[in-house]
Amino acid sequence: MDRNDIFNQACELYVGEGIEAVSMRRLARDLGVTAPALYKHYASREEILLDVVSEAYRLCGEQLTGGLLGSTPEERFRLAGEGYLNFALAHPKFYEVMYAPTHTFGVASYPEELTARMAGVGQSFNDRVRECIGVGLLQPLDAQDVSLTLWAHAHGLISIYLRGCLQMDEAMFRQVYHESGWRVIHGMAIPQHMAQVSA
Amino acid sequence: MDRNDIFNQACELYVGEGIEAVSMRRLARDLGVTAPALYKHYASREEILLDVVSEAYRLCGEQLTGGLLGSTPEERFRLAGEGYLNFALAHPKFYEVMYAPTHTFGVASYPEELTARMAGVGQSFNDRVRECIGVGLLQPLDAQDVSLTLWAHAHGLISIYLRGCLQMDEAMFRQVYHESGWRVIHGMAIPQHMAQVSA
DNA sequence: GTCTATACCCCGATAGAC
DNA sequence: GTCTATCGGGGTATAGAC
Repeated sequence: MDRNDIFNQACELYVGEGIEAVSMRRLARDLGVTAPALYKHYASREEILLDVVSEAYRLCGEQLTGGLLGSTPEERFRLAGEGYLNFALAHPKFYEVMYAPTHTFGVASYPEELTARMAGVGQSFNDRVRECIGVGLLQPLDAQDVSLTLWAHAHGLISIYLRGCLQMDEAMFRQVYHESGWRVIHGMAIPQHMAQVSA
Repeated sequence: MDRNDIFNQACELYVGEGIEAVSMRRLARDLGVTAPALYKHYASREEILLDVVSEAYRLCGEQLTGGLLGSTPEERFRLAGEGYLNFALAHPKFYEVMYAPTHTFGVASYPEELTARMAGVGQSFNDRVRECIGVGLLQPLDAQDVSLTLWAHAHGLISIYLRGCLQMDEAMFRQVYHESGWRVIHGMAIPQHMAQVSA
């Protein structure tokens, strides 16, 4: 039994039964050892939990990196949005933990390594948007602003769905995600009207 | 000491120290009684927690209802978006609990009363959108679709901010919320381009 | 309606033997 | 590197006296 066995069991336990199920005693039992043995590989429960969160960011980044295979800015843009959705639907518990408040893991703030991973995910969207602005597909706005707007919409819609607020199956939600994304990108106002809304 | 005293203390405790601090022993200690006394007013801890969640929806609905005071569809629309933001910033912990997964409270599904309150909040946005479509401020799309898109964006942006991902103070965030809302409503694509994105 | 006492669960973490 | 034993804490909930 080594550090990796503990890590794998912790991920499995978290995905299956939630974060509160990831306890030293429970982990040890499932691994066929006793709790004190775990402390030879991890200094504390907190250290294990942070490894699980880190894994969530790694998986998410992996999906987004796959989107780089697109051959045009537009296709890479589409693949990034699609990859984010795929990650959330394939790993809802990992998606959830990415946005969990720090106190969930008994720490006051995230270590630098996790903050960096989070920033990397944001940067990925950022680059896709910048490309699309560059080739004239999107308006010449600040790429970071546009990226934030798109991220907010995607994250909001996904978390509303995962929370169970929408009465639909996964296939239906995929369609809703695309249609709603279209509305965000192309606007819902009638041009020349509603000039001062939200201004 | 009556049921209302327990409820008030539970809300205070939740807002100040989080849901895990709301235990029967802790509540009793803060109220100057012993734990078993609480069971004369509440059957279980779970029943107390659900009352706290219910309060969150009530407060949110209260803010949105205040937006009805606007004199035009556009103003009521703006006030609804503003009220939602005000609620989230004034009561971040109550905002958080509205979207918490059910297992947080030790229940498998929300009771009907809470589902209804949630639906009421959604209906409020829905009505504001329908009005704006009616007077030609928004495109003649399905009001529920448009409402969901706006809700997703607002919720996503707020939860990203409350999660601490954005390095800015509250005043700055209010501006970002408005600007991002503008982009969602008016679109970010260059008309006639990006026809097939997200389609 | 509140108390004491209690049954019975959970947890993180450490000391020291092997 | 794993064990047993243990410290010291948390929790829900009930029984029965007052």
